[in-house]
Amino acid sequence: MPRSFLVKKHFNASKKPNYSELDTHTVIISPYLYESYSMPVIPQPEILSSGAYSPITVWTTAAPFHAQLPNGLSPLSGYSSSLGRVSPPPPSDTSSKDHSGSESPISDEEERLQSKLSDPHAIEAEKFQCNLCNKTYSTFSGLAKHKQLHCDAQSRKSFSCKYCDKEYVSLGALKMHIRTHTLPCVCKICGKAFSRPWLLQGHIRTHTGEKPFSCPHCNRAFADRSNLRAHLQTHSDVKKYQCKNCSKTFSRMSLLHKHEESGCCVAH
DNA sequence: CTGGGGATGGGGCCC
DNA sequence: AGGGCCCCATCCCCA
Repeated sequence: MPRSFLVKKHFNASKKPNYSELDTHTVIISPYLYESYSMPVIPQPEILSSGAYSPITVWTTAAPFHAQLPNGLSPLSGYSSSLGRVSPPPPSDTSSKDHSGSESPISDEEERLQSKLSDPHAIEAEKFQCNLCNKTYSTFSGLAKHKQLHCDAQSRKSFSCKYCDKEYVSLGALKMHIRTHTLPCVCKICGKAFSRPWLLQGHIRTHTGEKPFSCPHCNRAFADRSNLRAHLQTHSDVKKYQCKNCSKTFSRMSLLHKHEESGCCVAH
């Protein structure tokens, strides 16, 4: 299961990038000097999408994945983070504002009823309006609860990648992602490019033969810590990944997946 | 076919 | 905020 919860993946991310199609924001790192190499160039702001630096960028345009908002929520067309009293509706905005409320497990009527029951001022006319969906509430607390449950959660900033459809919740995450497109770290030996310096370092070990990660159980050594970790599983009697059906264990998830795809699970 | 090694991608965490 | 490292995941290849 991917660890990421910040980004939706829309393509087979496993394939190696086509380096010839990528930008040339590169830093050549001498493989023999990488203990003192300079850092990769940070991509210029203009490579970011138009919304990337907007302080209040909401789920704006009709990118296909916007249709996948949780619980069928619609993209929002504007947002102000402040809670406020009734204000005139946004001028001539004909985009979707039809938040029927049917997406919520707690209906709006229930929210309002709860607000009225819990707030002594609830008997007043409804005068607190959500500036996102124009729903009105008789109490501030009712409005605040509504926004917390429904609107604010949808309207957090998003930072879009110019090169693909991915969106991120922070600019830093976006910048990191953009490096996977620009691949600023280039191996001086073979010209292969990587998104991060330490990826290049690992790659350089394939040229130098350096294997700093040794197995304590045998005399094998590895250039990559993850590969040592996978190797350590082979020394373990109880493998980490177990088939739910036949209880057979495997040292790697990929082996378990192969096992499952081979038909074990359907045979039971 | 299976198991394992090699290589790489990428988000999260920590400083 | 950004760099470096950690960890997980996955693909390819080979024995």
